[in-house]
Amino acid sequence: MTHSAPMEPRGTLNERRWGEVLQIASEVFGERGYPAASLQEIAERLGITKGSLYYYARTKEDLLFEILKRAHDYALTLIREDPLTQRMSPRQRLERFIRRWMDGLQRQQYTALSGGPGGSRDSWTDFLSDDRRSRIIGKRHELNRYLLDLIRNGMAQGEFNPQLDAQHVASWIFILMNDTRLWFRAKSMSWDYITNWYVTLVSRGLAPGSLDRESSLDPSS
Amino acid sequence: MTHSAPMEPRGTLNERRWGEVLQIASEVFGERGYPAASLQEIAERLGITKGSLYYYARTKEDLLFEILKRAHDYALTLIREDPLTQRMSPRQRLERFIRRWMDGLQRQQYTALSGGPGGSRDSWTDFLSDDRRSRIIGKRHELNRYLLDLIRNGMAQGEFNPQLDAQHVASWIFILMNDTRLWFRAKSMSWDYITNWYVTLVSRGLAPGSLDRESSLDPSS
Amino acid sequence: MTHSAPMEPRGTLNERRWGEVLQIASEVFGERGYPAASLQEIAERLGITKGSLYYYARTKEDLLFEILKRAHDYALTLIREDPLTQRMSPRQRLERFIRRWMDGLQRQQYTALSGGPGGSRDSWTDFLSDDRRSRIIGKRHELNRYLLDLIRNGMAQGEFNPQLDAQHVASWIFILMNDTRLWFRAKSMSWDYITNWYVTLVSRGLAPGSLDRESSLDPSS
Amino acid sequence: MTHSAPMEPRGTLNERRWGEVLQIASEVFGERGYPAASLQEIAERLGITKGSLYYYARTKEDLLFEILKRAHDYALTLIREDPLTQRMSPRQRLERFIRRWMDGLQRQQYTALSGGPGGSRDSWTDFLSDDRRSRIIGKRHELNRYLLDLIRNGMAQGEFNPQLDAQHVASWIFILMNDTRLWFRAKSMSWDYITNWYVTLVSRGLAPGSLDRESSLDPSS
DNA sequence: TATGAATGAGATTTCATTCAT
DNA sequence: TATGAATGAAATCTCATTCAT
Repeated sequence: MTHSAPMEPRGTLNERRWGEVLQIASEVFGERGYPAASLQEIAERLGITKGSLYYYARTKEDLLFEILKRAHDYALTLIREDPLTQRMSPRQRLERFIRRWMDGLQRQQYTALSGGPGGSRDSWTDFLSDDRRSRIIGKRHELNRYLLDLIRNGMAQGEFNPQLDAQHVASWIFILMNDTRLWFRAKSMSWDYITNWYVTLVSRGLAPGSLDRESSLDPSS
Repeated sequence: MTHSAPMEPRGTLNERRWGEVLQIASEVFGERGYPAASLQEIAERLGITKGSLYYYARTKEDLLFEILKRAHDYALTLIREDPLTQRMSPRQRLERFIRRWMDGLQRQQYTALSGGPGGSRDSWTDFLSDDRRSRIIGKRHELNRYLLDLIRNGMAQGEFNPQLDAQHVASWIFILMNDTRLWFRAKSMSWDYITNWYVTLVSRGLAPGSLDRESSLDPSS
Repeated sequence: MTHSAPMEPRGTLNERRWGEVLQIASEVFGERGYPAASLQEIAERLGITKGSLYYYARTKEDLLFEILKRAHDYALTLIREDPLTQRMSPRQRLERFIRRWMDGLQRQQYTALSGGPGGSRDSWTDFLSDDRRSRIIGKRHELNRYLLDLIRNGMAQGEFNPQLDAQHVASWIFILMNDTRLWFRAKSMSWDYITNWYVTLVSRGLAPGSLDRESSLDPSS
Repeated sequence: MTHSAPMEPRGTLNERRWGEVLQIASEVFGERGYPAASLQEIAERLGITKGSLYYYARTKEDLLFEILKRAHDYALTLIREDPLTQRMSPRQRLERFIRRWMDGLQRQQYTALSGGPGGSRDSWTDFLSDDRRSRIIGKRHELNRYLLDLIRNGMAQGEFNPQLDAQHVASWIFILMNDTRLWFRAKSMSWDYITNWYVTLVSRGLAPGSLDRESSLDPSS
């Protein structure tokens, strides 16, 4: 059809209800994965009918996009450093970033969907249109850039092991943190404990010193 | 008897072709996720029609189950230690396990589906019937048990930091390794390099010594 | 979604059945108009279920496009002149064209949908995607071009009234002929009779001589 | 009585606003066709919400019916002849009718919907209830009757070719005129020019004299 | 072994319509 | 007069599955 551009559904004007819709949708997406999540189930949990969802979002993809947009915009607020932090060493800034990110993960609303780069399987952006996907990917690049620069700085200043591949390390750190929600259950240990463990792990993992080599397994050694 | 009990897919008679089918299916499952993977696409890649696929597998779930079974059975071969290794210290056995597992990951056929516990999201077993799921989960427990025991031994013997939660560490190590396929591209670095980096990371991460605490951020320190 | 291009449904390989499907679809489109035509009704008339239509065409638009493509390709065969006709005067060629086109209209399969330019309301191409629409419009331009050139030639050679707007006349002639199917019922008069009447009408309408002017109504004249 | 009989839309109380609503509705119907026209779009163009539209019209069909009624009532004013015209010959009365109708077409408000018989496809009355449809069809018959009588008179008096089918000619003349809006663009030619061309065309087309026959194509002639 | 032709259940979309406020 | 929030029916689309050949 040649015809004119339709506007946003009116439901998005009521910010509170719109937020509830996105909240529920993100939960269902998180539990079932995007393709297996049904609008039927989202509608049921909201206490409305399938057709009524149309008042809020024209398509299933609209829901996903809006959730991802919000999650990423929120994530972008986590890479901003206060003036004090800006003056610290890369090692300290990295530690602070890990703590900010973990704290953000815990607080954020659309907690079910990963808000950062690295994306464990079922990478949500696969289900967006080209246009929308690149808008989200753009935000991811920005997040990645922050961590990448931090690590490179640390290497240049001798705080981090320069033998490592900076991009690889950055991806690993994001995955390490974001995957937490996939297995974390508050019973056996606290979020703070995990955060401390990550800080230690990253700190030790990036410390200068040569990598273990295959030869270390050599019985002759 | 004339009434037909559910029988094995007939395709299993031709082991070679059956293997090809599972290979292709695992690729499509890996690329799209289980719900979004269509039998149409699997058939197309095999060069046959949708209907023909039913000669090999009676349901879509059959394909998934068979792939998971094979992947886990293969994984179980990776936790067997040769006599030499059995006599080594936990630290050395852990290093050897990481190398065996990473080597296995690279070699295994159904490379797209995680063959171990830890299950980053889209946990494949979600899509199996209860019966089949518990058969796979059983194998997972066995894999997990191996690593868990190894880590506990190391802690008891003072090689690993006893402050850590052994189960958590075990899960983390599996996730660390299995997620590799999600981002690994052979261009920028070799599989061996990654393996060495994991060995180092795990080795340093588990080494005795207290965790970094929030107070380390205290500017007064 | 990023994913791969799906192929044509298999049903299109059976040319005979595929033709029947298009035939029925064109009838329903013709009777109801495109938006009001339901796949349900098309399927019913074919004696299959709604879902089965997918075996032949992936979308409703696919049906429309294929029908329009065929109707236009057929129409393009009608503007080809045999060697004898090519040597005739524009006036004679125009008469022959009208007879060929009217004959074609009567014979063509997807008779319900206009196969030429001019398009009375509910212009079918409105319902196609941009890409497909321009492919059909391209064929329309070719048809239009033929008649336009014919008329201009006739004007240049003094056979037709040069005061007329050639494009307007061409559109009018196409509409005149294509609209026939909208009201023609074989009872009261024959297709041949209509054809003769059109030939006469066009012939007299294009003949040189000044147009009637408002002043002709002036009682003083 | 407490049970509510179907009543006129309340909006009819404010005649001005009601007219605007019908105006916009007729535009949207004209652009999209009745089934594809959405109340959403009509409401948007009116600057109100979908729900508000129901203050004016209780159903979508109400809008269509009211528009058709007005368009036909207006058309009926165009077949009234002033005393001077009544005394003219059929040929002159026909010319005057064409000029009145074309003038009316240009002036009328609900310009998008054909206000006369002959109905090029997507015949609007198809979408009305039986009752309403016959009310509109009644008006159409009256319009048709006027032109039919005029033509028959002319034939009886030897001004028009008696070989022609009067009803067919009447339909053709209505279609000729009403279709104008489907392709008319003010750029390349004026409405007056078109009108003159129609007068000429009809005048020549109806003039006595035998129709062209197939034999005229005979090369031997 | 394989295919062609179909089914039917469920998913997403669309939209005229309702109604309390 | 108008709106916001819904509904429900019907339409399109998707796809695992069946089965005669």
